[in-house]
Amino acid sequence: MPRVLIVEDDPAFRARYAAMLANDPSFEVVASVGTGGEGLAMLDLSKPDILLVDLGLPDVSGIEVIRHASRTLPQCECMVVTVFGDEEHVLASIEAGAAGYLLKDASEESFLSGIRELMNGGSPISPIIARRLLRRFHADSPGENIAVDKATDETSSVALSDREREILLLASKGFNYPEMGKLMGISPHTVTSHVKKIYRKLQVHSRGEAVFEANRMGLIRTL
Amino acid sequence: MPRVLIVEDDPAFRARYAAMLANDPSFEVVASVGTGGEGLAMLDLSKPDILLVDLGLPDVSGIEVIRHASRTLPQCECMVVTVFGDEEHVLASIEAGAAGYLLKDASEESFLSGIRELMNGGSPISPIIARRLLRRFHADSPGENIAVDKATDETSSVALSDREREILLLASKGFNYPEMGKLMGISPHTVTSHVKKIYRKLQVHSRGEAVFEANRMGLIRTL
DNA sequence: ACCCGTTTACCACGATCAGGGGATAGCGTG
DNA sequence: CACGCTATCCCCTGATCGTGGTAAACGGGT
Repeated sequence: MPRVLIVEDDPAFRARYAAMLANDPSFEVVASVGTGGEGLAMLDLSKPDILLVDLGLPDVSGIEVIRHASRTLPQCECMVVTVFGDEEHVLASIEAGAAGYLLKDASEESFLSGIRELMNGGSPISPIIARRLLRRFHADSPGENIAVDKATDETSSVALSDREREILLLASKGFNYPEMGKLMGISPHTVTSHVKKIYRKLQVHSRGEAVFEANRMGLIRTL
Repeated sequence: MPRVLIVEDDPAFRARYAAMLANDPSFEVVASVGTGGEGLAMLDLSKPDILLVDLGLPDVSGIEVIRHASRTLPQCECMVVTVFGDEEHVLASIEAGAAGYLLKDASEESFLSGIRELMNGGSPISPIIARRLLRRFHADSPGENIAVDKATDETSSVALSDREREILLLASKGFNYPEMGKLMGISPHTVTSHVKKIYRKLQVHSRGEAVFEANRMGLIRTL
């Protein structure tokens, strides 16, 4: 019977995980703690088969807990359950030895089936996370042909229309929808339409992120 | 609305995929062919949004079909559905531009939800495949440091405190208050306090504007 | 002539933000 | 020691955003 250690600082989530696993007779929760320090201690004490760990712990980072687990308990499978889907967290977790990576919005079924997959030698990964990993793969492997590489890069990453760039610039100056609409002589609703498409193209979900990415990609001139 | 092209040589599987998708009103199967050659032709003709492709085709390899799709149709998402789970096939598919990789033993639900994930910018990957990818990651990067290193920038014209810069950087990556708080080990309320002070110092009133100004002033490094 | 991307426009919902309070604590400097 | 500054925490409210729909008109390119 797989013995599970839960490390999660949010009491609500911790209780939820514990309840889910306790409900399933095929798992045994050996401990359920709220800090990284406790997690490290319990790893040594209880030597679990599965580590469920949150990344945003108050003291020691979840990454450290994973690292300790994968070093001292080779048979232990580590699953990250977190709200952070950014590349840094994902890569750091993988490097530390995480075998699974689920976002906290995952359904209860996918959560439980994920743990089973983990025991069966699989790596359950939330699709949105997997996408980042694949992107990283592309970045790492130089690619076979250099000529086409640039062409595809231009068409896929930098494909903002004139209107979209215009709006992005206004957004970067703090205007809200009604203001932008007035400045451009169009309806505020139209502005939101453009913004939605910008977000999709840049693969972001907020203004700050969009401005940041646009800057990084040279789409905005910081006069 | 998403238009799907199916390339699969096994008539039984081809029919099954087509039936599943036809059953779901949110997809449209534009074509369903049994050879790589036909697949390449249909890519050009129908310009699908989703390509479902098997790897073991009789003539042209599925990899080639993926490569053609990702080069000529940047908006098209390619999903591999195959029995091959070996590293060679997986890596070749990813390199060619595949965004999803499901094994043929996947359930009907995971199949359909996979396609939806694909449309939402995710990458559905069978856990056992994901495990191979993660192993590959470890092989590629033996020891890499991707920590959020502290900025020791003295070139700032505006006197933002360390904590404030830290928060500004997180804001530029699209994190919200609870996430930032968790990342920094402080309460979300505290984050808002900092943000308020940042806005005052930069004389701005929104995230987009703050990120823009911070960029202009060199307070954020776009690594 | 037809298709497709762009631009335009609108609705509605829940999530999130901006900004206004106020409060406690540590830290240096004068 | 008092002062200023930073950091921390909490409350509130209305405004704004993010995101899912739907749908029209325009223009360039096939």
